[in-house]
Amino acid sequence: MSNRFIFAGTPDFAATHLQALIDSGNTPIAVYTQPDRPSGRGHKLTPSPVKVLAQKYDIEVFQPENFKAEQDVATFVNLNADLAIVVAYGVILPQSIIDAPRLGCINVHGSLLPKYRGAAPIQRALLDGLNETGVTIMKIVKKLDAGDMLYKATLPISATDTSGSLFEKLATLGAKTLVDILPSLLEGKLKAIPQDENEVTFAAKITKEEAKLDFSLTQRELDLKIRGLNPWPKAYFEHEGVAYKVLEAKMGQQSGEFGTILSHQDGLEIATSDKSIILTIIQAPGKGPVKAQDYLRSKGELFKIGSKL
RNA sequence: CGCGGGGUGGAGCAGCUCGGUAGCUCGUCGGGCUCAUAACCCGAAGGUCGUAGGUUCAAAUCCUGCCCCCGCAA
Repeated sequence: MSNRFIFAGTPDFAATHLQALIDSGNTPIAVYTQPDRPSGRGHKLTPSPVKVLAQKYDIEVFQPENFKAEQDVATFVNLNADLAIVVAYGVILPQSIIDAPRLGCINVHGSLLPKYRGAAPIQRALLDGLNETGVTIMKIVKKLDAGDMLYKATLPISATDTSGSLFEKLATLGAKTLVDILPSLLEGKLKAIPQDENEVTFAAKITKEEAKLDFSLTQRELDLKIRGLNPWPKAYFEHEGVAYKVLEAKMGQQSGEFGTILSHQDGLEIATSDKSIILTIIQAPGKGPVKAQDYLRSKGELFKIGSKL
């Protein structure tokens, strides 16, 4: 059995998969990742986590902007791979690329397809309050996330999970699953199950606009936002023109007119449309995350009990 | 050269504009009071003010280099 495969991916989620493949003795013949982008403070040109990892193992890296140029398609085809494993690559693959490897291209997607096709499946599952999510390994077809499914693995979502923790868990699960099924995949032994089009839902990408906390929501809805939008973009509320991010919160038992500051006891306790929510870790602009209790110790005057946010 | 905030006893902050021997709310330790409380009272320990230089009689406070952290924007 031949196992010449290409790996394509960009962020940490993808890098976790690449690392697992390498650790299991399956090193790709080449890695594709997005071009280095100006990023972070100072807009320094930054390589993707996948590129950094690939270079560490001396794997050849290709970074075309897309596959519109014939030359870039030809380069890919000439690698003469048996398979391409694509994880959070972020580049649309034309049919010519999909058909290039002998066994085609497969993808690891962060949801239980056909639910949550699209850009932000992991965060959306959490934001929607699901108890369970997972990863699906599927064949890539031209239509986004619509390919036949080869394997699924599920994972419970806990009451303390954030998008960050879920990403890590799913990356680990996806990577392990991928390594487990790789042999049968290369032998072409896995049966492909079509997605039920009637069950399809889409996971829209996360925007900064939805990160603003509206205390007229319920305690539960606010909690889901705080966890689901962490670590990016992070839920926040505004007070006297300053945006405070909320990194962690817990449920309170009090009630009152929504938006009212109820206490400083265990953090910043705010009334919602039902029970209160206690913001326990917050972050002011330019500052690091702090326990709300500690912050209120010196800045409590800004958040008088009884006033409204 | 994208814009900006910040590094002060264990924590969170003030002081820096108008240089002159470090302050607040807590925590910690010891003692006291109370049926009791995130209670209160008394006392104590703990800081080369990120770092290296410079200016000055004198620098946390002014100037310069460097390190580190963070917000916005992408």
